Amino acid sequence: MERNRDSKASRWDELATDWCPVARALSVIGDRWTMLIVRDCFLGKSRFEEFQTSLGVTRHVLSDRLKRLVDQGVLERNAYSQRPLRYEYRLSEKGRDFAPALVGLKDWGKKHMPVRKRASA
Amino acid sequence: MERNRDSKASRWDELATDWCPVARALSVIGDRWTMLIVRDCFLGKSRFEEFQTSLGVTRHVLSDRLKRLVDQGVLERNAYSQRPLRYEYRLSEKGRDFAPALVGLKDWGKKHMPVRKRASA
DNA sequence: ATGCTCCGTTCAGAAAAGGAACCTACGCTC
DNA sequence: GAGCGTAGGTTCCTTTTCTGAACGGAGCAT
Repeated sequence: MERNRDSKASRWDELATDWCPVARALSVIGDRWTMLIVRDCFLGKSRFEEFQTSLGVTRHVLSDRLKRLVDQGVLERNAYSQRPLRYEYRLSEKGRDFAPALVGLKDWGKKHMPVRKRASA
Repeated sequence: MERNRDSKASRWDELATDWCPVARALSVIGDRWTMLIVRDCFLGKSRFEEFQTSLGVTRHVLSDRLKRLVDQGVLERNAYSQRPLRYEYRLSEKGRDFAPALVGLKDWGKKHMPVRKRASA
């Protein structure tokens, strides 16, 4: 399979050249799952099955997002086993630099999204 | 019209009760357009047409996202005109508190997503 | 009364996500 | 050496969401 992710230029790719750095950031990680994958990486997860179990995302989407993240240089894919040839996904420099943004989200979530089921009526 | 946005419990709503504050934050603003709407609010935009023009999002989705943001208390909807009865959307306290996260994204985008068309081969 | 603006809603078609099964390659056991 | 388990995907089909464009309605301006 060659990469089909730059042939289909969706709305995301338009964001990549937006004047606004927030929009450009979102063009890479502004997806429903992508930011959670990155979060999992910060929590030490690195393997396909780990992400899949942790997030409950479909394997199809996970596969796509991981490819995209590697493509964008946020994650690095390294073989951790040669014989069965298995890969792990680790944060790159670029990925690790995402920490402050993630902390910002975490703080906001902590403060404004307490864990409750939405005040019933 | 009653609100149909809490009758359809999608994956987003599952995130709302996640143990992780990042996930909970994303359940509100982790959408393709929502964060950009909030950004526009920080930039002083407040009206439907302004968002629509600025983002190029479909009116349908914009309408939905604004409702959701108001519903979640991130934006406040106030009538700025009684006679034609028009509303504007302004950041609430909760919304303004989102600034640090947005700055985090902005910094990351600025540093890691320079404006270029992806180094041609 | 006709057109203009603002703020939406509705509808059909396209794109993306979900769910489950399947595949490959290895290693382990019997 | 057949069958089982595991890791990392891919394929297929259904359901959900998004897009694009048109329509509506309520006021104003002419």
